Amino acid sequence: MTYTIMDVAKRANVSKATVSRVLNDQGGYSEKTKRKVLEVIQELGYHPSAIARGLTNKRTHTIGVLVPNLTSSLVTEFLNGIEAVAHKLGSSVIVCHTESHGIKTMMYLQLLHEKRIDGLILAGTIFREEYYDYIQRVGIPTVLLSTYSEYPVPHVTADDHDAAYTATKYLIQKGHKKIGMISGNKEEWIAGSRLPRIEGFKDALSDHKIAFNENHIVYGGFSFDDGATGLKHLIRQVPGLTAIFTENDEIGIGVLSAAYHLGIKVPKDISVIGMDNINLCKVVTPPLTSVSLSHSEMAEKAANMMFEMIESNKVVTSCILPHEVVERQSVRTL
Amino acid sequence: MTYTIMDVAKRANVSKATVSRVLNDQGGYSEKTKRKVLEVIQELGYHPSAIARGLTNKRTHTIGVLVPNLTSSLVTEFLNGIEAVAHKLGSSVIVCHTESHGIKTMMYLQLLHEKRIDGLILAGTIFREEYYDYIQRVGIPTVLLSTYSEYPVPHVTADDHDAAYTATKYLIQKGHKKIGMISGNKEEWIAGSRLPRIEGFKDALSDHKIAFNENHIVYGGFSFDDGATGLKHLIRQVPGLTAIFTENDEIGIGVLSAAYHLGIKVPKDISVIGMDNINLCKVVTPPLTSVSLSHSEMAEKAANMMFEMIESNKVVTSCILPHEVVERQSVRTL
DNA sequence: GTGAAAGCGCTAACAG
DNA sequence: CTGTTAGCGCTTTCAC
Repeated sequence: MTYTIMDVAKRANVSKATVSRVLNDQGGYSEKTKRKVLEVIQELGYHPSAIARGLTNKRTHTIGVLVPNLTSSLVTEFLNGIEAVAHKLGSSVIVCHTESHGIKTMMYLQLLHEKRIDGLILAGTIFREEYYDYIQRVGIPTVLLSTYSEYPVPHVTADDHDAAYTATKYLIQKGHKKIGMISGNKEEWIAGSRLPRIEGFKDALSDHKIAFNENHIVYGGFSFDDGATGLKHLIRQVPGLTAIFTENDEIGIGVLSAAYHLGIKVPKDISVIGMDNINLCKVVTPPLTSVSLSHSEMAEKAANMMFEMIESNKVVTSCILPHEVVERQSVRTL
Repeated sequence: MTYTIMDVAKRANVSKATVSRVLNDQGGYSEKTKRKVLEVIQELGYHPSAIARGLTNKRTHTIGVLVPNLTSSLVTEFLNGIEAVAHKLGSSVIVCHTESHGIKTMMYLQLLHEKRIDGLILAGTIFREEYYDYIQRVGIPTVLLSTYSEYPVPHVTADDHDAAYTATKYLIQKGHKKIGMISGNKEEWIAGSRLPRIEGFKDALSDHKIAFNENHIVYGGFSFDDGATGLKHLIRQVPGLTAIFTENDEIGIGVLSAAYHLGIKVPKDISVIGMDNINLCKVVTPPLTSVSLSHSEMAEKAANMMFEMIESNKVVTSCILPHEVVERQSVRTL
């Protein structure tokens, strides 16, 4: 049996209104009635229905988070950060994993709107026009996290071009000249940030007068396995290769693993630097040097921005978070 | 602007009731009005409020999931499985991470109850009496996932004793005699399953006439770092150690990592077998042999059970899922 | 086939 | 200080 405000009211010999008042600390009642009401609430184990409240208040204290998957460490770190600030601010989060699937994403958007979420965070997805239209139309305060967009929606991202440039430059400064890159494919998530990373790589090369050849880059997916196959392609394609920059750490770790199986020593034979600095980096063998994009920070920032939008009801300004290379043991000085 | 059923009704020159009927495919209207209503809905981009619906229907199509953290692979795999079946069955999931914190857990339980979730899954937490009391009192259909409990709540788990026995026996059959175990501490999550795992380890040893000494087991936490420190303790405590069984894969991977730093070769110098068979196992170096507890399957099973409880309104029977050892390259035959 | 009206549990004026 | 009343957006009898 779950009680209603009416049950409490009757039992305390007051009106619903009074119960509501003490429930919300609004004042306008005597200490005595307050005590009585609280007592009855305790006694009954009464908890107000957030559903009913939501109906009147137009505020559900629930936010939605759309992620492409649930198993990548990156997403996991995002979720962690978001959930933390949401909880601190008294909201719950509904997670939806879209599998980077357009139709599924639209369905989730509708679903979340039907549930009347207060706000939305889109993480690591490509932001399509239809999403923008929908969000715009129903007016959900939204912020994009690590998601590139051509549409005017606030976002928090890293400067991908710059980060890739930094990673590549780091390799160069360590004396490497034959450097390859393993990138994700064109359609995948984090999409849009793909180009900048590649450009950053190329720019660092050219700024340091290192010749670039298209076959220094190999395209695949964003997973461990792609790192493995990427490595194989790369060593075949570029003779004398000494270092690899991978678009993310998952790929980098895949490279580490494949290298082990192929009898290639890291960093002795080949150096690798990843990107994202996920938790795993420090636990793989050898620990993976990576460019840190401080994801938890990004996620928290995004969440805070979203709540600000909810409160103030106006758009906030996007921000780009800094990065740094975290040196571990997968890069050797030549 | 977000429209209500009334807007649709007016615009279609029918009553709310009729709109509601076509919305729910209830029949009792002409083809013509149906068409008209649908047309207006389309036109307005109307989406019914799940909040209002929830209020009348006493069904929110939202479930809650309580997990101890958000970053362990195990939890991630659970979430993944749960979200998948929930979505297939038309429900959303609110995730809450309790940090194995009793107070926080109770707060979340209350919060979720206030949100009037249809059902609840508790994953990888120790199930305390106060949780049981609360759940019982407010009557949320609940199932425990990989959580030990003395209370009559349906659960899906692995047979921890058996799995630990299997892992240990595997090591023995590979010719190992000096076997250590790294276990989590007493109070942590997955708690309750800790004892069975230790007992399984001991039983396998004694069944194969291998002497057991208390210092063959070292206790710590459940993370990478604990594996590292565990290894150091173990090699000091038991001379001639050739193999280690770790209570979970995270610990096992920590051992791998620490071994690398200490110049200990796996599996040449020392063999290690983990438990859980998380995704990471196959990507670390060397790939970690592990006892598979098929978590996604467990999660899906748990979710299905929960929905069954919601539908049928009666408790379902618990189940214990099988396991198997997944051979990779971290164990050597002596 | 369709509409009117009551009610889900709560909050927010508006009166006293 | 406290109660009455009118919604919030939807579903569901019960009539017509």
